[in-house]
Amino acid sequence: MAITDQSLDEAQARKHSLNCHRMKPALFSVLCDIKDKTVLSIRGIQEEDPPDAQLLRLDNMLLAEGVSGPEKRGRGGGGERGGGGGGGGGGGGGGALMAGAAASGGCPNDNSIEHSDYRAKLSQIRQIYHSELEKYEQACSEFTTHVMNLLREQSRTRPISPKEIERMVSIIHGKFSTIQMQLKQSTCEAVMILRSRFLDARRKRRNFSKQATEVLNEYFYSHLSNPYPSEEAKEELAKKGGITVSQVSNWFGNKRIRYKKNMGKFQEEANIYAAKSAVDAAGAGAQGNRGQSPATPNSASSGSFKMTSSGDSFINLQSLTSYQSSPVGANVQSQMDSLHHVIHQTGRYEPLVGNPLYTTQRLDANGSWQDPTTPSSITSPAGDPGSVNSDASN
DNA sequence: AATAATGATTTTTA
DNA sequence: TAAAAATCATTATT
Repeated sequence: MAITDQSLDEAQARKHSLNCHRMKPALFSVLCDIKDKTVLSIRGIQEEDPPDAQLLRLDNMLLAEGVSGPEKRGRGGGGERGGGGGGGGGGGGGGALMAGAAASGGCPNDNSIEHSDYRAKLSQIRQIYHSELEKYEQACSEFTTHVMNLLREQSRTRPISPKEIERMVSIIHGKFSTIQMQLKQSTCEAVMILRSRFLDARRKRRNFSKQATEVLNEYFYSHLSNPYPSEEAKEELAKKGGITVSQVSNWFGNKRIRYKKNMGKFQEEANIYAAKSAVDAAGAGAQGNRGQSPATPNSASSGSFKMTSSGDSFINLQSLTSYQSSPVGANVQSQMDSLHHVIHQTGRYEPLVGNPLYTTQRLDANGSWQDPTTPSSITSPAGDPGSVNSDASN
């Protein structure tokens, strides 16, 4: 359409002449009446929007995730902000370096270092979200006032009821709110991705504290015959070690399988922790202790793992011998030596199913950790390490 | 840089 | 369904 200035002027002139017509008020009121009726009939056809369920969910999630809720320099909370100038985004990224706590008697900690990174990203998202939101709102109100002005202007030449204006406004708001919903949705997605990226423990794995491994190992080796802590026991361990119950479960799962897979590797550890334990209710059999060590390697050892073949036990011993060089205490070293010796004495390795020497386990024909009742006290040369504290992890 | 440890997850199994 | 076994992904160590 080619609208020239001239035609515009012409229209303006006509308008003016209409306005000045003496019949105008009367005609106008008639028009208004007609309009009212038609509007009434139009009404009710389209009522409120159904797609609110999802928006609610999105809102809830954003709130729960702390994106829309208050945090540090919180901006206005939920609800409409009045007009007003768009503000700048708040604060620069404060990569607050949480001092990494560690060690000393450490128990709980965690949740700080991992989170600092996470939070930085999250606040970045929040910032974008808010600035976009604000932009939309501003545009919305601008547009609304613009339209209202137009309508007001037109209301001089044609009847426009306040209802109609209201409706117009609500339509505009509706349009903008769908845009906002899209924004919210993509924000949600971003947050989800962020979560899976950073909070996924698998990615940001922290080794357990010394305390935790201590507690866990203690239990494991003092219940070697049946290293399956009950739910209660797990809770106890979790509490003591400052970790969760499922972490305890994971740990035991890993430990069992790895211990079984290569017992030799865990030998020294076994000795260390066996020396500390006490609780194994079982026998508490009074063996002749030669004074010295704080405790003898506890009798608990028996049970058996499911080895695929008896040959495996041989492998265990082999690996055992190769572990002499490990940096433990001299005591252990000497034990290793004696073991080594014995092995040589034995000449060729017999299937040691019945004679595991220093291994704490006996191998069952097909056994799993069977029941704790197996006596097996064939173990341990007397010498006990006082206590060595080389610890894996951390 | 290479490799061992290790916590967690996924798949298989009984 | 819990545990075993396999596997993944990160951290520690050499």
